[in-house]
This record gives sequence, structure tokens and C-alpha cells, in this order.
Amino acid sequence: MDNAVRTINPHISVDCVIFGFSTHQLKILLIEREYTDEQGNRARDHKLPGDFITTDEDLELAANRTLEELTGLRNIYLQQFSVFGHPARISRRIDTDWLKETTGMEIRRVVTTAYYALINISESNSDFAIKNNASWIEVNHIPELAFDHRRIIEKGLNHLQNALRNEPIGFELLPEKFTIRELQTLYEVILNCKLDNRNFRKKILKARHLVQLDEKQAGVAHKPAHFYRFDRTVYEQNRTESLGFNF
Amino acid sequence: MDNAVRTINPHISVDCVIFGFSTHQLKILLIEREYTDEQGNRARDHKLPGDFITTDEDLELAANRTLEELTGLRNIYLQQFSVFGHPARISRRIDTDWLKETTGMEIRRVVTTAYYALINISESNSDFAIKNNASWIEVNHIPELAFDHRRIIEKGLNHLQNALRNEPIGFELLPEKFTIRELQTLYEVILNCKLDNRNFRKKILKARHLVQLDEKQAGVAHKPAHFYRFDRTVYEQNRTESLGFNF
DNA sequence: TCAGCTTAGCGTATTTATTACGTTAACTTT
DNA sequence: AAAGTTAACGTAATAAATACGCTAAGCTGA
Repeated sequence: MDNAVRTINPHISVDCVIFGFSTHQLKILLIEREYTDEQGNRARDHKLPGDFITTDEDLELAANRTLEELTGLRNIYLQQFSVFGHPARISRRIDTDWLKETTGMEIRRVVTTAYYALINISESNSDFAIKNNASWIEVNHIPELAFDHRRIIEKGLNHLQNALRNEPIGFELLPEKFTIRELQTLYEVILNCKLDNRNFRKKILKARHLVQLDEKQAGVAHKPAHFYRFDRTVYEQNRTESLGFNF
Repeated sequence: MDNAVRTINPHISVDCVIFGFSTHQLKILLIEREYTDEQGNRARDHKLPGDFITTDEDLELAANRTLEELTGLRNIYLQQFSVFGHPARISRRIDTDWLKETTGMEIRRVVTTAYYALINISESNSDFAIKNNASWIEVNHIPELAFDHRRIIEKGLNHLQNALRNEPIGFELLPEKFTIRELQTLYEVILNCKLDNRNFRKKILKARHLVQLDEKQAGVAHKPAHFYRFDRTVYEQNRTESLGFNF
């Protein structure tokens, strides 16, 4: 701990919006924080996973470190999407007090680089989350948050939606094997719209980067669907430099 | 100067990739820097306009300040696009020496937030640029640069290309009044492709946010083109939330 | 066992967007 | 007045997006 205090850079941090998908919902991994409120009582709210960087640590490394500590996962899809550095983002009493309490320093100005990560919840090790008071919270039911973390989540969700529209990243949130219907539901939930299943299937199969597996669903009360997996090689090959423009 | 040293935050900076368009070329405003090379001789290279932020200054404000100092312009199109914070981005001797020389401090680690700006060169006040040793340099002929500024420019150009494909921002680089042909050339130069003039016209006019003016070109050795201007109101109204996806 | 329910998965017709390219119009230059 | 040049409109062919019908294959409950 002393060691950590000595080597952190208290001006710069990273925060991670970690997205997961389960039971037909988009979720974010949030950490429950204990702080002292205006009346001096202990209270709780939530915060994004994140940390100050240490001296000589790359931002992306700090983000990956945070991610691994919380999920046990490495080599996760991770994208920087914005920087939050407004002087007033750390101004509430409960936030400055909390920083003092947890770091031992008087910290008033932190520029944080925000990343969003896509993980397959079922592959993550929930022990890591539990140990850190972290839990998956449905994106439409985000509770009271520390600092400007609500704003960071909003912007992160925006970037996720854009990314999902422009490149195939949906499978990052699904198990290795998934059905087309699962993928469609994921699109519908994230983009917040209804899609026609026949046209969705047509469009996604036309892209050729989904490979049908022999395996099928079992035990479902209807015609079982084939499982598919994403084939990165095919995707990279067929990726066409779109030269046109749309607005 | 003393004052400035006292109030800057030497851990955090902003850098601006300022794009301009003239004589059918995409250009970037670069500052000539004088430094001391390995042999102790004075030498010159170029750097992006940028600065450390001052205590309590928002990042965007710092970027706007940099922009105004160099161009005399306010309310410029300005977009944050990436953060560069690798520990090794400040490692070359000439860069650390130059920081010492210009700030009086031993600076080894700076996290910089990169912005790109779009300006209409003809509206900018060149006196400001001259005073700061800044000049417009063609994007395909970028000389030796300080720090990791080449990388920043590459990434900024990338973001510009993407933005140009997905929203109408081309006119930010043109005078208030412009011809469709000028706009097309701008697209061709930035996206680095050839476009069919008849289809370009069709597509861009379909969007309805270009308003034809009564005025025409004069003195050209061919049929004079109408001038157009961008109508933001129409654009905002017709902007349709594209719910589909493309990859 | 079989009728009924549900989702998978294929197909077709219609509309809309993209691409390719022909032609006339309007101005300057020689 | 003819030649050169780019503007500006149009049309036909191709490709993509949308809307929706229909059969297939499993499970469930009477």
C-alpha cells in the first residue's frame, strides 16, 4: 500500500465501462463504494472500475490491469473512447473526501481516460468481482454514481452503439458459440430497436464471417437453432475499404 | 512567464491537428521548433500546436486557447479524438532537452489529449501564425516531427476521414460560399479517391442541407457554377437516426 | 399419439440506393 | 465564331434494404 502510494500518478487515471450481456440485457460492471456523507454517516454508491496510473505505466496497461483484477480475463476487447478532464468533475464533498480516505492525498484534479470493454460474462470469474464489491447492473437501471461516471457511461454506450453499427463486435459479448437469434437480440438491446429476423439473418450471413457449426440447440420447445462462431480470418479478408460516404 | 510556470499542470497537455484546405490540398498547421541536437548544435524541426493545460483549465478550453493564439479564430469545429500517454512518447534526448529549455522543468511523462480542428484558412489571420512560427504544410509532405506527433497526425487524419464519411463537415474547411465542385474536390482529397461528379452532386443535393445561392462564379473559363452554403437547420431536422448497421 | 405452439430458416416481391455514363448549357479564350 | 472547359440535368442497369409469406423441426399437454 505504501508502495502503491509512492508510485501512483495522482493526476491521471483510467476508467472502464465494462459491458456484458446476459438474460437479454446489456449490463455494466460497477463497484460499490463506501463513503462518508455530508452528515458524517457511512453511505454507499457506485463507481466505475478504474484506477490511477502508476509512474511509467501506459494508459492501456492500466485499463487492462483494472479489467483483469475485476474479471480475471486477459486480452479483452478494449477501446479508448474519450477523456474527461473538466476541473469540476471532482468537486463534490463526498468525492474529495473519498479520494482523501482511499489515497491519503488531497486530490482535486484528475484527467481520466475512459475505455469501454466487451466481455462474455459467462467466461469471467465472478470471484474477482465479488472480492472487489463489483456487480453487473442493467444499463437502464444505473444507480447513483460517483464523480462524473454517469456521463462517462452515457458516452461509452454511445460509442458502443456506433461501433456495433460499423463493425462486427457483437460476438465479443457472447459465448464462443451462439445462435443468430441471440446475436439479433443483442443488436436489438444495444441499438434499442426491433429488427426483422429474416432480414437480419440475410444481412449477417451475407457478410460470411459467421461460420455454422454442426452443433444445435437442445431442449428448446421449438425448432433448435444452429450454433455459429465468428471467423476473424474471413472478416479481415472480406473487409472492404468503404470509400463512399453517408450522412 | 514566471506566472505561467507557476500555474501550468506539467502532467497534462493538449495537442491540435489543425486541418485546412487550399489549392486543392489538405494541410496541417505546424509550428517550427528550435532545439539543441545531440552534437549541441541548434536545429529545427516541427511540432503540433499544443500546450500544457493550466491548473483548473478544462482540456477543451486549452485546445481552444491554442487554436485562437494561432489563427485568431474562435468557435472552431474542434473534436477530441484520442489520448496519447505512453511513457516512452517523451524519451528522445532532443525532446526532453527542449522541454527543459522551454518550461524550466524536468518533464518526462505527459499525457496529451489530441484534438482535430477544421478551419477555413482564408478566414484565419496569418499574422497569428507567423508570430508563432506556424505554417500550413501539405498533409502528404509532413517533415520530421517532435515527440509522437507524426502518430498523432496519422490518427487524426483517420478520424477526419471517418467523420467526413458519416456527417457533413466538409464545409467547415471551405469559405461560407462554395461550389459543389469545390466540395467534391475536398472529399476526393481527404478520402483519397475519385468520385463521379454527377453522382456526387445527386447524392449531396438529395440530403437537402446545401442551399443554392443566387450568386455564381465569375471570370472562370467555363460555365460558371452556383455557389451554395450549408444550412445547419435543415441538416438537424432531416438527420435520421440510422438504426441499421453496416459492416 | 397428435394437435397446437413456437422459433428456425428459406424465399419472393417491392422499394430505395448506388453506379455508370450520355448530353446539353454557359462561360472564356483565340 | 469556333474551340475548350466545366456545370448541371437525365436515364438505364445493378445492388442493397425492406416487407412479409411460408414450411421445418422441435417440445408440450390433452
